[in-house]
Formats: sequence, C-alpha cells, structure tokens
Amino acid sequence: MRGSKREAVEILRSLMDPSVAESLQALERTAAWVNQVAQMRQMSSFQDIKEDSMGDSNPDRDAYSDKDFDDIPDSYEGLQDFVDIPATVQEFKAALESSGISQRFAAKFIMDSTSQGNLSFLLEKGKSKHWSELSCRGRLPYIRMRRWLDSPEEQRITLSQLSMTKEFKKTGPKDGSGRRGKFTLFQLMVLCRFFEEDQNPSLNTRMLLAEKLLVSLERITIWFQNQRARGFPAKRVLCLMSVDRQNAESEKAEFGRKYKNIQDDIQKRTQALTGALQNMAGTTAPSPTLNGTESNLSSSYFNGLSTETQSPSAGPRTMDLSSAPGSVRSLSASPHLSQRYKPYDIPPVWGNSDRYGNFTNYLLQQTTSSAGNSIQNPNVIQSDESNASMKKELGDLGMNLTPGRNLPEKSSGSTDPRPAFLVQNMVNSSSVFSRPYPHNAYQLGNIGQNGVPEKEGITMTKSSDFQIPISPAPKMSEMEMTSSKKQEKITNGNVGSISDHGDESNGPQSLRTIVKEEPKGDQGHIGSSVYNNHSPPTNNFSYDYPMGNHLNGHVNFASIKVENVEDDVNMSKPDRITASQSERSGKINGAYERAPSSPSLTNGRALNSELASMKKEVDRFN
DNA sequence: TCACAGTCAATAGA
DNA sequence: TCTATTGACTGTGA
Repeated sequence: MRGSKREAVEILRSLMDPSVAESLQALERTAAWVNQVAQMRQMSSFQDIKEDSMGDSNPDRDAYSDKDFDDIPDSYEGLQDFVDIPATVQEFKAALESSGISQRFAAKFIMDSTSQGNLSFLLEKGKSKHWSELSCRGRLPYIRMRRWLDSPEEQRITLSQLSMTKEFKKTGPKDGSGRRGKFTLFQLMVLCRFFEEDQNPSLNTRMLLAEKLLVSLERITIWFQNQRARGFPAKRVLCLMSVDRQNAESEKAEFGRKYKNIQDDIQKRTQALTGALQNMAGTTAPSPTLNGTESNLSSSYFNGLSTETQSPSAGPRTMDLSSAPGSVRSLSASPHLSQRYKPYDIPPVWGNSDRYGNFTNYLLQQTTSSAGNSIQNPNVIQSDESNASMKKELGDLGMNLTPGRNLPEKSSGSTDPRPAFLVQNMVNSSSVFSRPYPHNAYQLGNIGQNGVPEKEGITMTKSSDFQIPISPAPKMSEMEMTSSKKQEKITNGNVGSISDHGDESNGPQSLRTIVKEEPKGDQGHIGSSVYNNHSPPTNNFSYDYPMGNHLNGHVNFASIKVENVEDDVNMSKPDRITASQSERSGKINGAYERAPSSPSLTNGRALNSELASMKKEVDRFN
C-alpha cells in the first residue's frame, strides 16, 4: 500500500511544473516534521518513541535499517529518510550565513529558544553525528533545522523577525549569577593525568582529588562527566604543551581555528629559541668533540629501555603510545566507546611504549596490591616480588636508586591507594607539563633523595625538516644563565659550564653542552642539568623531544616550574623577558613573549596569575 | 545514587 | 559582537 501511494505521488509530481513540485515536496516534508515533533512532545518520555516509531537510538547500531523505516507510522509518510545530520548542519550553517542570521538569533527564533552556546555545540557535534547515534531528544534540534531548511515559509517568517527585532541586538549577561568557576592550570593538569589513567575514577579517587585540589567533589565529578561526554577536550592542555608534531597535526584537524593559536604559539617560540640559540652561538667559544657528548646520550638511562643511541643528525622521533597498555586509546573497548572517545595520542612523556607499559603495569600493581594501606613512593622500587622486572630493568640500566620515603597513608583508610599514588606521581613527574622548554631529557648522575636526578641532560637536535615544536615558552632564567659570562668561567662538565662540541659537517658550535644547576626545590634538593644543544647552521631546526623521559617522576615538578613562575611573576610587563635579557640580546626583544597556548591562557596577566596560584598549589603538594 | 545525554549560560578569543 | 568552549545544571533510567 505504501509503495503504491508513493508511486501515485511521484506520478503526480512528474506532471507538475518543477518549481511547484519542489514547493509541494518541501511543504510535505515540513508538515511531516511538524507532525513528528508534535507527536514526540506528546510522549511522556522521549525515550518511549524509539520503541514505537523512530528506530532505536542504540549508538552501537551503525546504520539506519529498513526495519526502522517500516516502523515509522503512516503519519510520517512524508519522511523519506532519517535526517542526514552532517548535511543538515552544513546547510543550516550556510543558510544562516547567507541570510546574515547570527547563532544567537537562530537559537532563539529558529531553534525554539535554545541558547547560542548550545546551537554552536549542536552545529559542531552534528558534523560527525549519525541519526542512529542520537536519542529522540537529541534528534529534535536537528529535526528543527531540517524543518526550517525545508520550509520557505518558515524562512520568510524568520527573516521578517530578524528585521523587526532590533532590540534583540542588545546583549549582556543575564543575571550575573557567576555560577561557574574555572579550574586552574595546575588543577587541569592533575585532572588530565587522572583522566588518562582512568576515565571513571572511583569515588575515593574523586574525593582525594577534591581534597588535594581544593575543589568540591561535585565539580570533580562533573568535570569527569564532561570529559567523557565530550571526548576529553581538556587534552588540549596536554597537546599544547607537548612538542609532538603528530599531535600538532591532529590538533589542527580537530580544533580547527584554534590551530591558528597554536601556530602563532609555535612561531613565536621557535623564533625565540632560534634567536636565543644564534645568540648563544655567537658569544661562546667553540670547543671539543661531538663524541664525548654522544656517549652521554647513548649511555643515557632516559633514552629508553633499548641501548639505542640518539644521533644528533637524526630527525625528530616520536613514540606512538596510543596503543601502549594503559593508554587512553587502549581503553576503547567497544565501538560505542571508540566513537565517543576520540583517539588520543598521549604526548611522548613516557619515553617509549615499553617504558610506558611497564610504568602503567607498575602503577596497576601498586593500585591493585592488597598488601596493606601503605602507599609507596613511586620513585622507589619496592622489595615486592611483583616489581622484580622493574627492578631488573632499572638495575640493567645502572639506575642507582636511593631509598625514598613512603607516601603518607590515606587517612580515611581507603582501600584504593591509587589516588594518592597518582597525585604524588603527578607532582613529581617530569611530564610535558613541567617542562618549560622543549628538550630531550635524560638522566645523568644519581637520583637524589627526593627522587630528583642530580643531573639531567637535554638535547635539541637539528633537522632538515622544519618541525613544529609545541612547547611551553623557553625558561627565562635559563636564557639568562646561558648567556651569562660567569657561566663560561666554570669548568666544563661542572654545574654552570657551557661547552661546544662541533662536528665537521655542522661546524664547531653544532653541539653545545650546558650544565645547569637546578633551583632549590622545596625539599632542599640541589641538582644540575646538562643541556646539549645542536646549534643549527640555519634557522630551521627542530627539537627532538623527548626520546626518553623520567620514568616515574624523577624530576621535581616544583623545582622547575616554580622557578619559571617566579620569573614570570617578577617581570615588569606580563609575558616579557626581563629587561636585562632584552639588553643582552638586543635583537630578540619581545621574542620571548609567551604566546597564547590555549584560550584560557592567552591573557598574559591571567597566565601569570594562574602560574602564581599554581606555585602555591604545587607547594601544597610537596 | 550514579552516569549519561542534552542543555544553559558564563566567558574567552577573534 | 560574533562564535566556541566549558563549568554547571536538568531530566532520565538503571
């Protein structure tokens, strides 16, 4: 019956004038949408509809089927198909643009008084949403869009409303209730790290986070809910602070216009570093050989589990940790989840995948261990048999671990030691967060009492390809130190020394080693770092970051970041290097401006304020 | 009580 | 002033 009716309609249409037929078709579709929406509203629950007429809303269902179509009652005869949401969204956007209709207006007058923000969200979400993925409630806004697009009459009404509603122009906050707070950068970092580990943290975990971050449990819970629902948008914080090109590319694809911010950021920071390195190259005497430093690299613990060496001429390398045990990607167990949680390449902060896997296993062992409530310092290898492989690994690498302290027991007698463990790890971790500049870090010397290596090496390698280093800005005090005359007086190899080791192809200054003293941490640690810079002959170079990194927090977060905070806070102008640095360099004035790294961090004053508060938060953790 | 889908609306950036 | 982001909220079902 249904088929013959359709045939008749088609025959009638074929006899009509094309424009009339088109209008009629549009009217029919509009009527169908109106009818459908009206019926949906009459339902006591939108969810009921899926059982009756709309097909199911099971996201696991990957396509619209004939069954779904057959289930649609005759009253929906005008419905030729489900709404093609991406196409509808595209058309709707184009229509708004061509008609000069703002999202705000459209939200109010077309979308049945929804909010502008929601419309924006719907338009973005709709780009990749299939009809079958949405509940009936979720379909409504797209039906409205489709209905409006199919209805010239509705469009005319809208345009007349647009011309009449001048007063609609006035904007402004509605009630100024100020209900929303804002997470600090540090809070976000911690939350992100936890999210990486567990997208559904237990109540204990959330309580601990709330306690440690001085945030209500509700806010923590909601944050995790939002991240789960939105595909971990906060990963931006991670990606923006990494220097992984692949992440940068994915950022570009994923965040659209935001990529421009990132590009600007990259450009500014690259210029800054280029200028700084050129400046260094021009003021320091050449010296020794490349081999000596390379041997440091090859023997480096932090180059990973293998004995691979890192040639300064090698191009940048990144580790794909996305499939590593414990990575977020690996958590996507079902098609449903993999659809909702976009793949996220963890910044290569853990060295290679083996190392990451080992570390994750180690974490899990700690978490699931039933042995008492004592939470062990992750920096210290325990006598537990389950950690034997880790011990062996560290032993093979000549890792000389000093005894560490146990983390405090959880006062509530929680059975889940993981939260405290992770918090401590986060704080101690030398992750991308704690790195104020791009580098390739590896350990030199022993691990100090508080888990901080006495020395660490950092390399920057040149590459023929221009790579995108997305990284935090260069550390101000670092730049001061490297250009300071007094540093040159210090014997090579000692803290504070600068030495150049050239090679034949790239010239005498193509490799530079700077041994730097770490600032005093809150726990009284004094360490040093060695920075090896393969100074490029041209402006085009990249940062090979990081082949290896600190296994589980061997560099004190506070000892690095806090210093940077103070540098920033002490600056007379926000986001600028100190005057003395400007004077010395002359030509790099302004080059060290901290470029915007994320929307919430673009404001210099806000950033400084954020960093200052972060210092306090970090202090509290230690 | 919790998680989730959807939404509101404050806010930041262009 | 626009849109995009995101903290917070509502309604719902298990």
